Amino acid sequence: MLPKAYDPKAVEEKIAKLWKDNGVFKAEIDKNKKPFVIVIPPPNITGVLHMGHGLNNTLQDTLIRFNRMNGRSANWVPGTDHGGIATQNVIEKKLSKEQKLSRHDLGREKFVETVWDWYKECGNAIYNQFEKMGWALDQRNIRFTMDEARAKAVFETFKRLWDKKYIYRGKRMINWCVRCSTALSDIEVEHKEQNGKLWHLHYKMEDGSKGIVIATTRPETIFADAAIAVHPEDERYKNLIGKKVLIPLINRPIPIIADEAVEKDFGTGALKITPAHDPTDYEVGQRHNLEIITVISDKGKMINVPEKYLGMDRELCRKESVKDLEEQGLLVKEEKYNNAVSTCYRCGNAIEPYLSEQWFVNMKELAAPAIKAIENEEIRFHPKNWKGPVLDWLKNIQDWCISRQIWWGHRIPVWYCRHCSEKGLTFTTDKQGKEQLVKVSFEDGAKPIISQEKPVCPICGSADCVQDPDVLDTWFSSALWPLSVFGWPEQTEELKYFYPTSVLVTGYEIIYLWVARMIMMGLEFEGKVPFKDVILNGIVRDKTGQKMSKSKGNVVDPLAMTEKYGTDAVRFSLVVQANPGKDIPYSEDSITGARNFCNKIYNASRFILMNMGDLKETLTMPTNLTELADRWILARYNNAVKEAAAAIEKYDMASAADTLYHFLWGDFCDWYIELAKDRFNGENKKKVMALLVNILYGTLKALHPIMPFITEEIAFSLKPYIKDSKEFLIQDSYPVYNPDAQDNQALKEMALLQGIIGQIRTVRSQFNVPPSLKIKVILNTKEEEIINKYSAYIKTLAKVETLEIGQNVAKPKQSASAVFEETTIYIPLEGLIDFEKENARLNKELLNIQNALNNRARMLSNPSFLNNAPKEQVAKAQEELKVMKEKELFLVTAIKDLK
RNA sequence: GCCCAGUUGGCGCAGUGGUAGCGCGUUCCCUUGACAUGGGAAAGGUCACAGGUUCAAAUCCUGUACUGGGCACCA
Repeated sequence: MLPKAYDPKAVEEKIAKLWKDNGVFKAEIDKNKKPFVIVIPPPNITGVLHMGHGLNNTLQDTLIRFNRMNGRSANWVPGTDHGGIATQNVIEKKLSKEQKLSRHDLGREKFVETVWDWYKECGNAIYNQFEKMGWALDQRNIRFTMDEARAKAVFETFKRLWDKKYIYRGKRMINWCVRCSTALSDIEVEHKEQNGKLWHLHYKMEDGSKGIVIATTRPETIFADAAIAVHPEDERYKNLIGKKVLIPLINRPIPIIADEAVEKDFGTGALKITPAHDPTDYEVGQRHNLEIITVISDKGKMINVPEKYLGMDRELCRKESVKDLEEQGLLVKEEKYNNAVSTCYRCGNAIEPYLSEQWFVNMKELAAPAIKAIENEEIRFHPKNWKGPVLDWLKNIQDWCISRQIWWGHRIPVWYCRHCSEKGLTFTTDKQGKEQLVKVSFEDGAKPIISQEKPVCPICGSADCVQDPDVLDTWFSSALWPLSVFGWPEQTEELKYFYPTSVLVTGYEIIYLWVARMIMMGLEFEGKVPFKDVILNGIVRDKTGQKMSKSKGNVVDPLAMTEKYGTDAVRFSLVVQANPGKDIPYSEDSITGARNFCNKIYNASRFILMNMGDLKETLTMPTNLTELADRWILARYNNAVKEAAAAIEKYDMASAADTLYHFLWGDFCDWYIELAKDRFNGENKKKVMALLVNILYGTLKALHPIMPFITEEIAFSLKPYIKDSKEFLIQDSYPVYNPDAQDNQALKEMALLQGIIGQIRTVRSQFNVPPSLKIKVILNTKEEEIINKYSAYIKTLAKVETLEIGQNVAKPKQSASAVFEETTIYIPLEGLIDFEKENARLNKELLNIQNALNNRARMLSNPSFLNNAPKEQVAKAQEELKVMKEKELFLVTAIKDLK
């Protein structure tokens, strides 16, 4: 005897192993089959997977399994991403915590080695999680964005873009994270609203007389001021243009200049220009040929400032300088001001605009074909409202800063001959005593040699070449993912068969960082879009809609949850809530319902198997059904699988999950199994069992893409009874809608019986009639024949002893009344009936029906409705009115008879 | 500032023109031959607000408010 509750643990482990040992997830190149391909959004190797991965990958798995079952060669390509800055930060923290070491203590080489060791550990943990989650990824074919084949793709891309002159190096104002000490691209910067302040500062005239008051949010940068700017048309300041004022605290004279960029209405209408520390000011500076003075270092410390502030952190210097300005009477006003501060998307610290030499990709021409492909709907977004923003972004695309001053990543494949580039190279010695190239300046004559391996200098023939110290933005290799996973640039068989992929499932937060760039690269290098559909799933949030984060302590851990409730429960709870494009508020509570559903599936199956008795043969789905319940459940089953399949085709996995949930729990368990119980021992046993077993098996197949473990496990037990089953469900076929099973008459008749049963149950519940007490029920109905034929259904499900059926049967004394459509119901309840309650219930029913009835009557007395509404609507209203009137009459009479 | 999405019973969400649904929660009854991780029943919503279109609006249009997101920022 099987245990009463489903225990996922043992089952999942066993089945995951079976899938793995049998290599069932491997996709074959099969020219007779249409491929269906998804490349996994490779998780960063920053730690174990979170619920967001759980959702994202489960949706992909559902699509993969579904398409495999529909005969496609479905290939889901697994892998991980080296994760650049994010991973480097994790390792730096780990080093500091465990060994009190910085990466500089280790030196570059050793540090990179440490990260590779980490990859082995963390990567394996992730790959184990793939397996635990039941994701149909071929574990024998894993890719990593830093492995050899991917490195080759990265080099090839860099080379081709360089040859096309899309890649260049230049001195630009870039976003600099002082914490991560690296440049960032524009989209790696997050703008956060902050309660800041706006300080009004007085800049005196050169002669010490009253000068000009400016407004700034960054008083610590006054030391780098190169000018004061006003609008050329501003009457207040016109006469000051060209004169000089003194920078407070240091009394360095700077000119007052006029520039169109100044808003007259903001602050005081006068603005300090700090070319080294603000992108707009930099532009103004360029226009007016202003001096660039840097006062904040790449570490965020003050430099080139008076002794007092030297080496001070920028934040502290802000406070100190405000204090000093106030003391000197130069702080005119301090007002509250909310502004958006640029922050690093990896560490959250404030970004410093920083002038430096970096590598860039000119994106304009790469974007053009992508724009076309999206406009032509060669690529479709789901939900489609992301199409606009992506197009906007592509149309206004900026050059992509691809160099990062970190150690972990694809090193820029550019080398310099030490002799030929001597002046442009700066070396230091690290703590290990190793010489390191730390800075390259093209301005000072560094000459690039593009090479994957250490080259020989093409100019002087020297072998003494050093590689550029920077690494590429992690998104550079990610952008190539749909190509590189298939071995591009080699024209492999895989690439030919599996590229372009079918769909991409990802979160909307990386739509520019990743999705847009893959589109551009795919079109540039293979001339084809990398995928046709982009499905954007939401973010898994906590119960209250907050983003999950470790620091908030509101993280729901998938490993703990699968351990506690089973993987299928976690998967189902995610999928059923995954309304396209919407965030999911998620908590442990939402898993229990799914766990209960697993248990329901298990118990229904257990019950059916328990009652198979002597039957040991395959039971084919019976045809020519006569029994109403059989015809009904088959029709319901067919509709459910049709709906589920249609939903998945539309990428609406949530709705598919919901449909199957209600079919299995509601129709199959609550109604069909309950009715079938009476026939377990009769002459039709074989037919009933055949239906039960086949419909259950079909439903399991339909659910398999969402809940693979429990369905597989139960399918194993059902297979002896199933004709032509496959070894694993993923190899079997998704249930196909059978139009012959559509049976509207059965649906209608069953609805009548269900309605009558519902009314009787309501009455029983109302008067607390115990289940053990079998009652007598009298039905007044025009549907005498059908009710007579299936009176057993009513007797069983409403616990009725005797059922009188007829037309114009009189109401017995001391009985409750109810009505369903055109059938009226009397239930004699001598001694149990409470006239007050019955009166209240009937009156409430009456009120409801009268409201509906008045509504119909109003419609039907409205000539516009009669003239304009479709005929079938009018007929429907008339029919409804008729039925409602009968019901009203019945209720009125029943209430009158009570008294 | 511009753009997009959302606003439906206590909570979380479905529902794109024809008398409002689901899950959780709540209340009552029930351990009846799978399942109390269960069964049965009930209560609970003028679908954010104001206009408009229509015979008919949660659903279409316009505007407002609030929430979330994207983009761009005026120091």
